[in-house]
Amino acid sequence: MRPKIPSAGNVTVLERLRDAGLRPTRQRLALAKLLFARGHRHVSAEQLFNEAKAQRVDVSLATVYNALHDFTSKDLLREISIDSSSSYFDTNTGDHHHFYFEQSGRLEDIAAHQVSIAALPAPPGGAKISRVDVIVRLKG
Amino acid sequence: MRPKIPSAGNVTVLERLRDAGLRPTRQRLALAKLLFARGHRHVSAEQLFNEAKAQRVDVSLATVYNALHDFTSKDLLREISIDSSSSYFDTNTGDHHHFYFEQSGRLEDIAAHQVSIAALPAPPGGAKISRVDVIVRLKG
DNA sequence: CAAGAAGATTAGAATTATTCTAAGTTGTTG
DNA sequence: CAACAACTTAGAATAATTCTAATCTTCTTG
Repeated sequence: MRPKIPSAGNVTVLERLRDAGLRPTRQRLALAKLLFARGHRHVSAEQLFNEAKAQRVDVSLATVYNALHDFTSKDLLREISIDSSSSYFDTNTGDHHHFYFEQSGRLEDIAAHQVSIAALPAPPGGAKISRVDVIVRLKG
Repeated sequence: MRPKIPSAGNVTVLERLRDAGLRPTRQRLALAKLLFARGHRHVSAEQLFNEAKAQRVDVSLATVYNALHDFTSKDLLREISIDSSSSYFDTNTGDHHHFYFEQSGRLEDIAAHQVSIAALPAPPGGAKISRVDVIVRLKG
């Protein structure tokens, strides 16, 4: 039995947007719900756009792109481009890595603690590391 | 003093193409020379196309794309897509990784022996690893 | 709560990287 | 050197993404 708070899902998502400094508009709320409703996901703009349509949420493709980028700049999402044909947005913004199934183009998370990078050279020119991505490409 | 073999560079490149099972056409030879003449490089199709033009090598952009893909499929090049806007071709096909300068979009090789990945989870579903890419993203 | 400004949304055009098409050219092999 | 497959090409086509400029919303603030 869940507590009977009306539209609890909405409230959470609304707070996430506000906390990030993004106006919780109708379309952002709807998209954020699709993205964050449950578990971590890897979605393309086109995919999210189609999901929205399927649920009769009326958003333009441009808005989907805008929202994805806005969310990314506020660290609610992380952008991944492995395959140059299109990019994916990952709802998991924590430290982690990826399996990439070359055949299907699917991505799967690898928890950070499952990978250990024992040595890395110092960045040239004293540059600072913004992050280290490990992509394990799979044939199957 | 180098030995006076006429167009030694050509001969090498020609052999590389033949060994790979690619017909050494005029345009492939020219492009291969630009690519492999000295040291390792990371080039985009557009870049290579411009270099060719600059040297009055008459190739169409389609041929540049064809050649890059043909070379890649024969392991003379390796394709890298980090930034979804365009992909790069790396003349270093050996085991190695990359620094990626987020500001400039530039790539720099990291020798394989400089990175040590101590642990990796088993690929799901018994898939085989085709390769592991480590990308160290740099802020500077 | 009304009004205005800042911020968001939108349809559709524009842009960019890349691939395709179909016709002409060239390298290789017998 | 003929024949054929492989290659090249200009330009059209496609796909993902961004831009434009007009219109709507949301958030102050009085």
